[in-house]
Amino acid sequence: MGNYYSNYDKHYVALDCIIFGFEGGELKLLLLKRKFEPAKGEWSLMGGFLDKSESLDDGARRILHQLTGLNDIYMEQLFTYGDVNRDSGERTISVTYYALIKVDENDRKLAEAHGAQWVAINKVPKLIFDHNKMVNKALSTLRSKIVRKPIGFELLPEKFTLPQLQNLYEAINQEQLDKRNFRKRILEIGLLDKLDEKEKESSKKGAFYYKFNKEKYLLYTEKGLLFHFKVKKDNLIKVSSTEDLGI
Amino acid sequence: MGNYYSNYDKHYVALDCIIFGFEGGELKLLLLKRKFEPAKGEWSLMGGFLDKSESLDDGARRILHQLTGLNDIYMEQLFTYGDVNRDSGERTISVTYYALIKVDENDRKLAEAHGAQWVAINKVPKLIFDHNKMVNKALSTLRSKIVRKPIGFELLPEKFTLPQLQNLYEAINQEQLDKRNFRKRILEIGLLDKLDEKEKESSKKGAFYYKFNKEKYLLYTEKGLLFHFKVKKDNLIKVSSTEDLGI
DNA sequence: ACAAAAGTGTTGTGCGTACACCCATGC
DNA sequence: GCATGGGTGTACGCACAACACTTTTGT
Repeated sequence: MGNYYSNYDKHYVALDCIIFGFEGGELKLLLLKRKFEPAKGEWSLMGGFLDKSESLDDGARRILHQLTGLNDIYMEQLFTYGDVNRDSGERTISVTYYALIKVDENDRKLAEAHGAQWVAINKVPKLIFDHNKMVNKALSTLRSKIVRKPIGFELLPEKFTLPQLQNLYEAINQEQLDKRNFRKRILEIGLLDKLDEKEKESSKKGAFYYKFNKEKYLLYTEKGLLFHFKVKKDNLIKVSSTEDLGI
Repeated sequence: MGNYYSNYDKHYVALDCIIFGFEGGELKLLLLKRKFEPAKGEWSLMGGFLDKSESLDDGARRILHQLTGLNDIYMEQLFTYGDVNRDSGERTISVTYYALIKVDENDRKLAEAHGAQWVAINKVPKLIFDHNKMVNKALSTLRSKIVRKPIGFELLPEKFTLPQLQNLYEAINQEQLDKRNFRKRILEIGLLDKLDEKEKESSKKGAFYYKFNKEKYLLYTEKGLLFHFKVKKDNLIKVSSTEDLGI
């Protein structure tokens, strides 16, 4: 590596993470109060600056790890924001990632130790800079992605029940689903393994646990086979002008 | 704006454009030979460095204008590439955009004056750095987007015939379509206005010209109405492992 | 025994797909 | 008059959506 580009401007590059979790039947975001100037004390996404020696993906993983202590998180790059004045401190390019995590007591405590909180998606407060815009984009991307890739499982524990899974889909898409149709379609995909065990907290009868069969899924995708889950047909074809689906 | 972030690293930020055109029944890319070191003389996407005083979108537009002389181009951010060693010169983050342009003789000459060439999508040579990866992603994004948004028209002249439009869809998706089904579905969307004029170059009977009614489309999207065009059902649901659709 | 959530099948319909022939014109 | 590409309609099948009752068990 030489010294070729010294005529050009250099920029701060930030990484901001939109962290989704599912808890108490609600889709939530992990938010925190910013700890440094400018805008210290205001609500913000988890973020940080890209180091010289790390890739974008590595940087995003590092930042997520700082806050949650977790590794091996499902995470994808979302979009890059670069308006000149988007950051009131200095001109900064922000590369955003969204992450899906399984909310867990341990992580919860670690997050709280950092001053982070899980906030229900429809109670997200005013965030700094363009972070609300980022959240909206992440949400619409999540909605359009969840019907095409089996990523819902990233938000649930290893073992989950079908009513839980249905709640998740309902929370993400903000709509009620028919129980019979949901079960039929999600099971006929053939990627859920039924366990013998039942979850007995939320009902007397108890609901059977299921596991997502990741190996089978990877096998399928390698062969170019399909995953497809529709919530409602309309969701596939509606294009709203206010929000770009990013697809 | 103050001086808040001086502890952090700064980075070169490049903008690389994947420029699609449609000509002679083929989907093409505008490529050029790199004019500076490193990798001078090798095939490359059109790119440049982000200036201090411009947004990402503005930078991408500036770069595209340099090469084509065009303004008001359909253009969307694609993805941001940031591996540490992706650029053999110096560490550079690349924010990519794809653009759809109406190939035209004038522009063609301007592009050629810059040493740029239109290359058929399936004859794209080895490009520098990770540019081939960018092209692949742009192509799969284009494919998945064209069935959801009426962007095909950005690649055609104002006036076009239905056979031309069908050719375009076929070129993008690399498959044959049924003429009757294509016409039925594309017309029932209700966004094409038939003109009285005929195109007589490519057939003796001549094919009627149509125009895309952009005003009507914007009206529809404002109301949250729908656009949806399926090429083949399978294209909506196939998930290939090798390429991420980015949706 | 009753409340509360889990679990289970069928039917109608609308959409997507497959398919073949006539039309207009230039040569 | 014939070759070339443009233009048109229908029938079938499948996948999605709508819908109501039984089961289990803790209290």
